Amino acid sequence: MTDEKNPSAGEKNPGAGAKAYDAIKAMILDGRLKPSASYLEAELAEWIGVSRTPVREAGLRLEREGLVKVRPRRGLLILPVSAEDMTEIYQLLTALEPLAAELAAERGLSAEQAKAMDNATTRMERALAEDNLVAWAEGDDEFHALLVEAAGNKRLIEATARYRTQVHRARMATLSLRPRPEQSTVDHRVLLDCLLKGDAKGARDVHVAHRQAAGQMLTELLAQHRLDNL
Amino acid sequence: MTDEKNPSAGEKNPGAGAKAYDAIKAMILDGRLKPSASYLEAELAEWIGVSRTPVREAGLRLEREGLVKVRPRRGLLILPVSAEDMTEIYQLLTALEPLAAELAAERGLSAEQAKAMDNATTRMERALAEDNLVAWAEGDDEFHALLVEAAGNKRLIEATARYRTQVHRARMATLSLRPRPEQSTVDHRVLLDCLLKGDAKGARDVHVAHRQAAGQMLTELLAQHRLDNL
DNA sequence: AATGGAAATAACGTATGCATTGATGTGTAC
DNA sequence: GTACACATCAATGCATACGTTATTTCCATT
Repeated sequence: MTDEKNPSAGEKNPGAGAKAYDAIKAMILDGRLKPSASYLEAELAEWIGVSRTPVREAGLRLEREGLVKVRPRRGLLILPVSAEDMTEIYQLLTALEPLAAELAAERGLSAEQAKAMDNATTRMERALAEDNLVAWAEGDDEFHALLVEAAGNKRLIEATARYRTQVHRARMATLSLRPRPEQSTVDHRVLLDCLLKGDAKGARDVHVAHRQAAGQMLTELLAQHRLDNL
Repeated sequence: MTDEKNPSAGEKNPGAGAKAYDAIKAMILDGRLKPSASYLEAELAEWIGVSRTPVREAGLRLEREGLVKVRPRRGLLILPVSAEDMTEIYQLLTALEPLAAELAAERGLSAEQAKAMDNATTRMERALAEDNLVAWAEGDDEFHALLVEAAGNKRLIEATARYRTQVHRARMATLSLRPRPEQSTVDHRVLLDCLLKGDAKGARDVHVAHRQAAGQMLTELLAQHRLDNL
């Protein structure tokens, strides 16, 4: 027999719950579900092709992740990211990611990790030279993900991933408004050097400055452009 | 008319979902559900008096909170806290709570907050004098909760609450094994003074030392007593 | 015309039913 | 006696059905 043992659908291996979660999250992050708008469980279920049960599951999960609010009879409210959210999140990232840098430096990078981070940094440098801001942001995201992975603290990975997800839309919206991220790109290279040298204190200090600058720049940008709800 | 508008039950106001979550969480934290043991959704549902749906919801939530693991056909596995978990969590708390102390000092305490924190500190001092370790731990917990609330960062509140929940069982188990928490109690009083004076840097430094000492003491204690799974 | 109330509607929260799938136990063959 | 395969069983994951409740609309009354 072929490998299709189920007559219903073709590609639902990870389960309907994960499918609903991934679909809704993706729709929020790329803007197909608009901030401050509401969507009923039933309509989301129809769009995704599952029943209300996994949609409800996904809604509760996304609520605890800070992306939506489930309101009793009005569906899922897509939460916009406010200036206050940005402040909160950058305060946390400024505490958490320098810890990751410190731990990663103490622990040392594996050959694969070093290669991957160097790769991501190079992609950022190249993307910046080509003025490809989207590619730059992707490299930046990957670098930070690799950094916290290298720290080897699973809870730290989970927490930072959550907060980076929450600011994703604001970062994308401000990409073309912000000045070219020259210093930010250099910071990554410097940080990587510290990690390779095992300079924990240096890594921490560099990254504190990096995150503080990024947070301040973003919040100022949002205030300047009156972008209070993304 | 009286305030009972619903003829069905007497105390299910917060909903069955919350009831299941609270019940299971409480049973885990006080040990009625044993670490490394598994419990089927159906039996939990029966004990609690709800259907499987809210139990399943609670299970998923507790899984993302790090208290259980849902295993496909074997029910909810109650996760023990390992030495590695303690290390991870204290690394995070050592980064997060000093941030809270710093922010709270900058922001200043309201009269109620100051009173509540002083109250909690006094209770700890009194409990220590009376050798009532359980009361001491309760005061300690409340102090730390008040501290992060005073920082005014909602995500910080949520994150630290989660991690404190995860170490709860280990803290309780080691209460009677650890030396009398003299220094720890003094630390709280000193920290509170810094907060009242608005000394952000002092508050941060005191609390870093406080958390580092606590984390080191606990992990050493667990290693000493071979308590790898609580 | 405006306001208040009651009925209808619609959405969620919970319960239940069903099918899929891993675990378990038994029987047979080597 | 052991090992492998097949059949039975049980528990989950998902779908669906039901009851509760907020919201909305419509009508009557002022």
